[in-house]
Amino acid sequence: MKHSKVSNNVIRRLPRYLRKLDELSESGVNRISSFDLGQQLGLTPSQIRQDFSRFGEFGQQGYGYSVPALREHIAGILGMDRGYRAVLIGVGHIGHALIDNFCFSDWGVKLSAAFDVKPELIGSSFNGTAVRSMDELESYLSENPVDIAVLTVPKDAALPVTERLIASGINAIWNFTNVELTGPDSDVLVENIHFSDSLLSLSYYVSERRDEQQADK
Amino acid sequence: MKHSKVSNNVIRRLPRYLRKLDELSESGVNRISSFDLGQQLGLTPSQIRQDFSRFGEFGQQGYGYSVPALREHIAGILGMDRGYRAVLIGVGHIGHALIDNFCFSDWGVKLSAAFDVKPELIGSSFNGTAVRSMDELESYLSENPVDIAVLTVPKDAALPVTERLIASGINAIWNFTNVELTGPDSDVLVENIHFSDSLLSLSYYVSERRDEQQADK
DNA sequence: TAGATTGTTAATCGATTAACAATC
DNA sequence: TAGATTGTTAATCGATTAACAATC
Repeated sequence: MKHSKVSNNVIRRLPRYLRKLDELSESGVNRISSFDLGQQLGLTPSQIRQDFSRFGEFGQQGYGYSVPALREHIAGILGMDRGYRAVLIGVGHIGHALIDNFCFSDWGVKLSAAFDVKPELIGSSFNGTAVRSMDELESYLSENPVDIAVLTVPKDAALPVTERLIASGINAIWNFTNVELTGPDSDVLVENIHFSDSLLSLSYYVSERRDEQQADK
Repeated sequence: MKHSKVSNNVIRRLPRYLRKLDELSESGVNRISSFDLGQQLGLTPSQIRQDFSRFGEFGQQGYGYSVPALREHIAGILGMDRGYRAVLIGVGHIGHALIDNFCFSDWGVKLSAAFDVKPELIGSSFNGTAVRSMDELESYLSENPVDIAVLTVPKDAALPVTERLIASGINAIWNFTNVELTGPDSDVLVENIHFSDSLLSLSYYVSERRDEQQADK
């Protein structure tokens, strides 16, 4: 399968398609046209057909797309069937919330261990995931296959921990610290969850709307 | 101030500029050129100048931009000085983590109340924010100015609670439930934090890289 | 078969980049 | 002043939309 680099915009839409298809499945819909799917997601039918055709021919003329089949295609494109393994670093509030509430396995990822520095946490287990000492990080990573590191440490620890992860051969980080990890020398993949960026965007749009309403008067 | 709709791409970059400028301030840098800023953010100088000039003339030829002045301009554009007020609905793991750890005030937002259904939580207070009963939601919203609702309820509660919020006149929701709120009739502003979408994008890029490495052999 | 809907090519639109005169 | 760097216009590039022949 050789396709010249798919654009980031397309990649960001794929998980939305997946969620919508799961939702459709649950409601017992098992066939959908690009027109209807577009309606439900606020996208044009053209765009949807372009997006899918980037990866293959998943539809059928005159019929549309099979919901379950399309779902599996997209799951495969996203790597959900590759059995990726993750570890989580930093069992604070957000780390704890992820371990307890975020269903990694729903998205094809196995959370195999968590790490923290706090002695009172080490040895305990949450939702089936054991917390180990940060001292064991390197040895654990050398002995177990880990594809993704979930970074939920405090701001100050973000860069030093990242160094250690990279040194241990990790090449994908799911970053919840509000620190810019992107840019450094290494070619590690970084995916950021920046709460503040998200809130500020919302704040902008609220302001824009207020200004419009003000202007209308 | 009349500017024909600024594109979403630009808006999404503004919070990144803000963070970088704060970081520069802390390191004692108080002047920067579009060239250097571009280097640090992985953007072209052109793009940076285009982005800023969308909102005014913040720089000075031959000199560059004053870090603190530019920071204040961007903060203003994002509405950080408007004193927006927020309430949080659903004090589960993620809601609790936000109350305790996310510094709303750093981004110009005041978290004025939290709501939950659990009797054992009602009346308690976290990090200065009191938890009220969901029964009080409507009366609270009618008596207090609230601009943003932070939605951290379980999946099942997402839609019914959203209905109630909209009925009470809320027109901005910061959505942490993995439910698609966008699209319905109402013109409420929705900003999503979709953990799963983010993880799946990362999973895609990991897969892409593996495939490339495979192909190289 | 006739109607519907795909996959894909061509046209449009918008965003990014390059270039440069203005000017601090 | 001379050098540096902006703000902005023009050129390029890429992404979205439209159109339509292919076909189920």
